[in-house]
Amino acid sequence: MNDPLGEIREAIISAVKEVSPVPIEEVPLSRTPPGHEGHLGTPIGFKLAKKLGMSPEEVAERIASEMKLPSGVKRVTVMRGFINFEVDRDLLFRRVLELAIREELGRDGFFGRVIVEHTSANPVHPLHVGSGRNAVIGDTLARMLSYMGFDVDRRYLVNDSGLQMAYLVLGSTFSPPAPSDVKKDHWYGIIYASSNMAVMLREGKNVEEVRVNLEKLRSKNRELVDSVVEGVSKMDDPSAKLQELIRRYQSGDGEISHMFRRCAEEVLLGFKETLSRLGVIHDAFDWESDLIWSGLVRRTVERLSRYIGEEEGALYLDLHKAAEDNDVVLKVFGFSSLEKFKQSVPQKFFLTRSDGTWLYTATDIAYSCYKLEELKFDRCYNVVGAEQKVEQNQVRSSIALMGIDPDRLVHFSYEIVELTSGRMRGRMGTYLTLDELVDATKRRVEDLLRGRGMSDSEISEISDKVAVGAIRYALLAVDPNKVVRFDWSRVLNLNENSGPFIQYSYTRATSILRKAGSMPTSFNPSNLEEELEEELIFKIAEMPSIMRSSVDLMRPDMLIQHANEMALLFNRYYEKYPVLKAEDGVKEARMFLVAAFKGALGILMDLTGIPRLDRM
RNA sequence: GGGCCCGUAGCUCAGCAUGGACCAGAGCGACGGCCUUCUAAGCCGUAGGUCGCGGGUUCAAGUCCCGCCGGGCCCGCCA
Repeated sequence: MNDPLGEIREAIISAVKEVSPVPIEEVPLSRTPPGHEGHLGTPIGFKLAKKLGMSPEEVAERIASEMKLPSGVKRVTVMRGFINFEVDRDLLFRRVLELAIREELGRDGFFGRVIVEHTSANPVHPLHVGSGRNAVIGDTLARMLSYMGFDVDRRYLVNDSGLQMAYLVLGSTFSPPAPSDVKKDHWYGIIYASSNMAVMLREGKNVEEVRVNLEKLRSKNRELVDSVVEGVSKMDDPSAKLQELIRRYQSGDGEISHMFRRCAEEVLLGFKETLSRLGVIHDAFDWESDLIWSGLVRRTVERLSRYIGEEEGALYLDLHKAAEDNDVVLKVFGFSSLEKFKQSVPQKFFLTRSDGTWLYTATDIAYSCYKLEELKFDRCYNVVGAEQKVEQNQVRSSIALMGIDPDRLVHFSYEIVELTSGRMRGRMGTYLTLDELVDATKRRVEDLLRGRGMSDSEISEISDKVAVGAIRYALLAVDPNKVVRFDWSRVLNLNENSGPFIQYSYTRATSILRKAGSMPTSFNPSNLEEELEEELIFKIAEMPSIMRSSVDLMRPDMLIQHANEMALLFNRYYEKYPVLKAEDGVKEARMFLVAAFKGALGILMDLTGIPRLDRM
């Protein structure tokens, strides 16, 4: 890996091997605080002191004396339990800057083939801000893996064979034809919510809430809402009709298939348009119905027949029974005792309904086999909401029972985005769409840009990029394990700690280099004497290890955090030290630093999908 | 009832993976400064914290362990 600090880590690891019987895998390596010797330090002595029965100082001394001096390091000193490294500025700085300028920092060779399955929203209503979080997290993960040397396929599972789609198809039979100028995902979203709420009303569920939300929905398109609600409420038994639709679709009924596919395809077209606005693309769309029609789902489930039971015609998988036979199930769920497992995990999950139609978990198991066995990918990341953790583990258990290593299927879990008005619900039509978010953000940026002497087309182009940067930043900046409470003022914040702040910093670097005309051919790192310069270089040098952690811990927000810190440092540097007006020698060195910063930040922007731009 | 996640300035969040250089950091908001000098979407400064509470482990705990409290999610023939 192109990691300028990698050699130091390696040196510590191999020195530890000489001293300690237990090897270590990871080394904490951080900047020494002001007033201490050296540039980088590791508290390794403290870590091993107890294990080795020595004092921290003694451990550190012994490791330090065993260590082969890594290139790029001038001196190794021991301070209590810390081992500190004084780097060879000339060598290390040059290495860091060159890697950054070439934009190779953290890049690596071929590791294997992986799938990132993300977004995969049911094609029944427009993508909302929550789906947006999924999309940008998945897309960022894919970008990171690809940069780090994996062959990545971005796939979308189209859930077109379930109850949600049936609601949409049912509703659409009562809908007037869609005007050609409306975006179909938005159109169908109204139908879907109307259809759902009409059924809820008939069944007397959540009546008050439904009335309120139905009224709100009417403000979008009264005629459409009313015709769907009226049509559904006049039916004898809408639930039976929904069941019938699913049954006929899954069995491949021609007329019904046409209806399902047409709705789903039109909605997906809208999805693709929305996603492409945010720079999100997929390599493949896999249809749940194709998995069913091809017989793959049936064949896959047959492989689990030992653990399958039946209840009123519905098939289920007995996980407790499976766990008794094979403790891989326990491992998947993270339990060590069978007893505790049985207490905490539901005994069974259903694969089919009583009428024989497949449920999502069954198709998902088949899809997992398809990805790992037929397409032969080494690993598959499923970017799926945290609330589906149990389902994901059911799937992982199932493939494990078929002899597939469950660790090849990774649940990349993320939490929901909540509006101030509460949780978004597609079936109630209470969501903020991604399109609305992009539009509003773009308008906000355009307002800011007017009166700066730019052409309309320039304003439009820049505001597109800034809006995307702002949105992707806002959705990525929070630990995926945390619920995001959506806040307009935060997304529309174009100041520090935002996408535009990163972009602004990038344009400043670009601007310096543009004004300079051409890059000097060489520079002398010893002309980079300022504390801020050193800080910035180390911040850049840390990028490869941040990238690794970000992938390993499934924390794309770490990239955002790092980009923000880099921009913060660069802006301070920019204000304090002139580049083009610096004296000879210093000027060239600073230009290299600026170019390196631009390259390094550019890498992080590419990875997080915050668009690069030269002017703003 | 069981399982998982979250709890750090008024607000939004980092820091917890790998305990150590942290007398706890950003941003927003508030207040006060800085545009004849590479883009002020910026920079500098001030104010603001019993790291939910209580135990424990440790030379050392925001970080690890246990218990509790508060919030969220899951425990569907939904996805």
